[in-house]
Amino acid sequence: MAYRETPAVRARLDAARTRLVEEATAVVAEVGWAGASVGVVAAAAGMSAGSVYQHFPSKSALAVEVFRRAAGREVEVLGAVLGGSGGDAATRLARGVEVFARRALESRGLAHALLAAPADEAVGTERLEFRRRYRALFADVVREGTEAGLLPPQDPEVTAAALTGAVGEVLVDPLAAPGSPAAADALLCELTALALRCAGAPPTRRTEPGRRP
Amino acid sequence: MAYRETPAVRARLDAARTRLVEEATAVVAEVGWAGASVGVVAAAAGMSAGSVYQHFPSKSALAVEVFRRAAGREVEVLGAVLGGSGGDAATRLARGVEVFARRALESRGLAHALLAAPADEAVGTERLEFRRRYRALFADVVREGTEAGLLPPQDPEVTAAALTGAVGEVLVDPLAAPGSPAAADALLCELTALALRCAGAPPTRRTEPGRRP
DNA sequence: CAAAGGTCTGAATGGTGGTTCACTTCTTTC
DNA sequence: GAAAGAAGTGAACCACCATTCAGACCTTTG
Repeated sequence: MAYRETPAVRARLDAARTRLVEEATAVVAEVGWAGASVGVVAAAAGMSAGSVYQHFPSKSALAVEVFRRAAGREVEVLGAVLGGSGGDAATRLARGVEVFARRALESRGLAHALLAAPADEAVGTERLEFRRRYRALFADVVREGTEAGLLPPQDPEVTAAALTGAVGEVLVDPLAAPGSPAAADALLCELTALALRCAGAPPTRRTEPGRRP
Repeated sequence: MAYRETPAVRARLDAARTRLVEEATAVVAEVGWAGASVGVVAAAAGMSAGSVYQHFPSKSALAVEVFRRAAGREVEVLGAVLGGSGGDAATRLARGVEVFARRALESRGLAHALLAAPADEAVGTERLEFRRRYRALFADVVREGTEAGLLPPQDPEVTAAALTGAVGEVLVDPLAAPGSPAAADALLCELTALALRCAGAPPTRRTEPGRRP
């Protein structure tokens, strides 16, 4: 025996793998799944096409990891807002939609990749799961609201699906690209108001979503 | 000179072209855009792969025509319901959503192809336009409602986008496949109620969507 | 430093599927 | 029926990637 993996080597490999995933994410956000060939992604990460296969068994596996990382972060953030203790169900719902939308607006490319861009089958499956989780988060809050009598009776799953669909639709359409920060704020405002109406929350005046105290 | 196209020939050619488009639509509804290769589609239409190119300059062009035909029909139907004279804006809105959703439920494959299935770039562009038209139809009704004071102030475009997104999201997810006709009716009911809440219509009791007098 | 066992490369391989084209098979006209 | 043109065919062509692999290059150990 004359060679064993040393911590330094392990670290270098891990770093390379991480870099690969990160650069692949950037490429996907930029040009979509279709344009992210193994060659392009490898070049972006500063390695050869062949080397990709030392980190992942296939392009699909890499794509799935890229998706999971990015989507997982989003679910986590949304979960924290919706599940937190910042006000009643309706308030958290509004804040959740705002966060969802704001993050998507801030990186439209990634949002598009996660929500809508054509992708291969493996990523498509992953996407369904992702939407399901998003929906479950929204549905929980809606359910809480109806049980507390704050929201009218409704199927929480349908409402939750509508919320993700609505935000996705508004954001993904290139027409909806707000030119100015003010326009973005207005859009967020409309979206939160819409979300509250969707869930049937009574139309009271609420804090402006974009305001910072 | 010794040959000129005769009406009979023209008719045969047109019929072949129509058949090609129709069969291609069926194939796409069945297996999605990805699975609809030129060979498969040609076989379904009873012609050879080469013959497809006598009717269309490229596969993309055929795909676009398939999309336009199917989507155009949907837009037309929805437009008739929303723009018709059957009640106030809110009622027509609810009926429009119901029609949209019912038709999608009745041919899920096609709905999926039109709304969500991965497609090549040309079809993707067409899809954006299609959604835009859908949105414009809904937006008009919402605008009418707000101007009549029936609906609260809101950005009609955002509400309209939400409606298409919501219906799409609910319908396209395989989980939402209703097993029984009763479940489908319940889903439609939830959807119309949701749509009315989305637009901010006052929560009065309305006619059951599925009822026939 | 030499041996052993990695990592890394990039050209070759292979599968897929749109597109073309030389050829066959009609249709029409004279 | 023969010539003039289409229409129709399907095998061959080609572009495009994902994937592999033989060899080059590194790192570690004794």
